[in-house]
Amino acid sequence: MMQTDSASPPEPRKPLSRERVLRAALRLADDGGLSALSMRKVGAELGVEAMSLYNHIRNKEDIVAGITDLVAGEIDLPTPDFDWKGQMRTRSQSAHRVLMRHPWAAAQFQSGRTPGPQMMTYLDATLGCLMAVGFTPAQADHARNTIDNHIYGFTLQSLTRPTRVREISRQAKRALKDIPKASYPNLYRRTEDLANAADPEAEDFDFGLTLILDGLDALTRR
Amino acid sequence: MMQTDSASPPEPRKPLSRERVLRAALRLADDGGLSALSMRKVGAELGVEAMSLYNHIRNKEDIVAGITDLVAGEIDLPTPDFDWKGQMRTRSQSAHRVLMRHPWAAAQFQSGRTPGPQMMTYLDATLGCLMAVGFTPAQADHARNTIDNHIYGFTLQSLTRPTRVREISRQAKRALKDIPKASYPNLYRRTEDLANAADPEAEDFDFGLTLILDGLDALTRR
DNA sequence: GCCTCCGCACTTACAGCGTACACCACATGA
DNA sequence: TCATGTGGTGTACGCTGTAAGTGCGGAGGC
Repeated sequence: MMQTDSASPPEPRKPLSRERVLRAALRLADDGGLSALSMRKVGAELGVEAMSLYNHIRNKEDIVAGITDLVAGEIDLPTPDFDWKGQMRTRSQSAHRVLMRHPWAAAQFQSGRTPGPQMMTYLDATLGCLMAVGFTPAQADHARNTIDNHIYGFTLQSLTRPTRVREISRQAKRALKDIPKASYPNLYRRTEDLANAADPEAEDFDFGLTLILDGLDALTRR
Repeated sequence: MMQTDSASPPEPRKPLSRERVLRAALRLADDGGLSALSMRKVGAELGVEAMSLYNHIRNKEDIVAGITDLVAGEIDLPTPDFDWKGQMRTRSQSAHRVLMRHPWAAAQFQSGRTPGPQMMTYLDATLGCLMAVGFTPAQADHARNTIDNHIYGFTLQSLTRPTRVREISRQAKRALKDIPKASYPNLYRRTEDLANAADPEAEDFDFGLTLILDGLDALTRR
């Protein structure tokens, strides 16, 4: 009789937990996108059947909400400060970086389902920073909204675009063939521009952001 | 022998076509969202089996791209005009209205897949309007991007929010119970504000839009 | 008129999805 | 020693997109 029992040691298998389920799900979503996230795959990742997960989470929606909140927790929080524009700028850049690490997350943030605790902390800190320098609650909310729309929109855009500078130019050149110059002259001209630019300004996240912050600044002075 | 043939007349059933498939799909998506859009349901809507659709469209992705372009065609195009801010404002409001009619579409617009002809026409007109008043191609693109991010973001926000003013206040009051005042003081204060506001300014789409347009205006004058 | 071809709808089938439900091993407390 | 409950498993249902093969009906060539 083989000692298969001792040959393959019991491997007591850490007990499942909401935490462990969410971690595994986050890993799957990060490489492969939300469409690669299935109950069966999360189970497999943990060496467990799909149905076992339901002892720790309500359903798939609960998982997505959970990992979205995990991501929210990675963003650097702004603090009340005289230099509120600087605070908003760094928090925006932090959020952008985080969302680029988790490409599936930006769409979730934007859809704005019922936020988890980390997301609420993040919202609260942002509102707090703005209200501390004189924004009314309503103004602060509008400001935050405008800034966030920019962050999410820009990030989603960046995720589609090819990353490397060289690639942008190459892709622009290829796109030119598909754009009938006669039908879309302006689009053509812009793409032409992109194709020829030596250094297509890669990161002008700041373009829109500065626009918005300066606009808000003008409002507070009014 | 019953004359079932003449009793239920042949009903020659208009032939399928890409156009008819997309129309049916658009109807389904509009009431029920993208998740209510399945090949079998589109087929049923047309009195046809699911697989028959594949004679006219490549796959489901093709359908979604198709109806997204249909929606893009509904937006009023800007025209070159000295009052470019007015043009941008009306086109933004038009886009917002259209996207509210097709709640599933905003996310598609934002994801920015390979655009269809109507979408390209729309992009081209916008770029053209901006370049006509002196924006460089790159500037025009950045401007359009910033404006569009605001449109899409705000629209997605509006779609989550309850429509009627009364409802907003009611929901804010309910939300207050779920917000621990101690943990999220600023969020609490803003929600409190919303709950008590007699007329929570429903439509301040213009808040952020004006911010952005004025910012762009300042750039052109520089 | 007949034959042949082909466009287009139909049928069947498969792999994958979320999850309801029944079952059972095992640890715990009485 | 037995009841109880916690947390895993197995099976099953209805749904999804779509690959592959079938067959009907009308159009074009002789």
